[in-house]
This record gives sequence, structure tokens and C-alpha cells, in this order.
Amino acid sequence: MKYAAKKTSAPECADADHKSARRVPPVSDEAIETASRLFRALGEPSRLRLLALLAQGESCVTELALSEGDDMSAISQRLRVLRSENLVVRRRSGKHINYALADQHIVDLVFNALAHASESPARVKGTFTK
Amino acid sequence: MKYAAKKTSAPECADADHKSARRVPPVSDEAIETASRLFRALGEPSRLRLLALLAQGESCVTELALSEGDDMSAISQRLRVLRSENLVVRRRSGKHINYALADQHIVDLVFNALAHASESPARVKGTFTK
DNA sequence: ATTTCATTTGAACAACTGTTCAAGTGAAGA
DNA sequence: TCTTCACTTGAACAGTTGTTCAAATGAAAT
Repeated sequence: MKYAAKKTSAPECADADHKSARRVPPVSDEAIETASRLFRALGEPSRLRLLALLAQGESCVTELALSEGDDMSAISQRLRVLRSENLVVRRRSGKHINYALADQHIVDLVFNALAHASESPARVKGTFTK
Repeated sequence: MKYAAKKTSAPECADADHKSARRVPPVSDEAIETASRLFRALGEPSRLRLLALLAQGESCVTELALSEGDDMSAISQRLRVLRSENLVVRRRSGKHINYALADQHIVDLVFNALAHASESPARVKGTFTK
């Protein structure tokens, strides 16, 4: 059974002094949608690896397929979803089509996450933290 | 059919001068795995909304359920996956259990993505750019 | 002790998404 | 023009994941 939003009296959860915190502009539904699509595109090892490769410089499908040890079709499918979220751009160069990360912002996102991942202490499984 | 990794001669794709680019330490498989799990957890509107709410300050399950107009069970399930990726922490406060974003790093990730999403020009569908 | 309140959990089901493969496209070279 | 090369695409299938609901837990109040 769903609750009615913002209806009943507030359940004074936290001690008042916690409600201070950050001042944040309300987030539009559309921004949420867009951001979560972006994250979802990043949320697949096979695609993230591709981005990590592209972070070293642009590369064509054949080359990526070679690095990944997978066929072009598979790579191309992955690049398709990355492209649909504007994470990568392509341009033709002779017989090949080169892909590159779309912009610095993406580079940062990927590196931040990878950096965080490299130093993060594995997943939590227990019931309660202390 | 899969290609053998790093086998055959390189397919001189890009013009040599593009291969310059960024110098990047190789990324471990584990970092990729961890980072993509993190992204996947963020890649669901329902969960991302929860994080956006928590970005305004800690909150209990009842409160979140009220804001979201959904039942506690649903919220709790979402918090479970957020917690399994260390995105949120919980602590008991009387009868309630309060959740909060795990650390500043997460706050940044969420805001960066939301900011980017708010100014990004929708998804690409066309075949070729230019 | 017993009940109640706040939250968690497991299981089932439906929806979604990644992979695979065969067929299609289109630029470049012969 | 015909062929080849590099890449893309649609469709099918399987594995994954979010939602839902009923039952379980566990701290606090009676």
C-alpha cells in the first residue's frame, strides 16, 4: 500500500539539529531521468572498460575489439549505447571510424569513480554497522 | 567470433598525432567491477531520487516513504542496494533509523551528474554527427 | 511479557538489458 | 561497377534487476 505524498504529519525522525545540512535546489524529474540513464550506461563493466580505453586516446572499433578480445559487433553495440548517452563521439578517418570520450566532464566522472573504486573497502553485507 | 587479444598487427586507425593524448595508469579489473557496480546503483531513478533527498540532510525511512509517495518496504529495498554499495549509512535514532549519504565523494558524484544532466542537450538518435 | 511501531527480508513475477549472430550499409579501392 | 573492408543493425534469447507483498525482526512502550 502506497503512502500519500506529503500528507500526514511529519514523523519527527532525526533530532532537529540534523536537519540543518546542505542547502540544495530541488531536482527536476527530467534531470533525475537523464542522470540515471547516464549512470546506467556507465554501469556495465564491458562499457566502462571501453571508456577506460578511450581515456587513453581515441581509437577505432577494430582496435577496441582487438584490445577487448571480442568481435566488432559486440563492441559496436556497446558503443551504440555509450553514444546514445553522449558519452562518446565518432568521426571517420579513412576506412576507420574513431571514437573518443565526448568531453572532459566524462573523463572526470570515469576517473573519479575508478579512483574511488581503487581505494574503496569492498561491499557491505552485514546487517547493521555497529 | 572473438578476436584474440593483442595479437595481430595493429590497424593503424587514427593519424599518429592523435595517439598522444592522456597518460593513464592501467585500470584493474577489480576497479572496473567496483566502479560499474557503483554506477549501476546510481542508475535507477527511484534510487537516485532517494540520494537527492538525502543530499538535503539525513532522513528516516518513514519520511522518505512519505516524500516519495511509496511504501516503506519499497524504500527499504532501494536503501538496501544503496547501502550494499556504501552509498549511504544508517544509524538508529530512537524508534527511527536515519539514513545519510556516506561521504562527500558521493555527494559530489550525484551533484556533478545532476548538474550535467540539467544542462545536457538530450539524447542522440541520429546516425552520424556531421 | 506482550503489543506496537519502524523497518527489513525473501520470494515470485514482470520488465529490462547485454550478448550473440546473421544480415545490411556504405565508403574506398580495383 | 564490383568487391572488399569496417562497421552497424535488428531480432532472439538468456541473465539480471526492480517491484510487490506477505511474513519476520527487533527496539520501545505498555
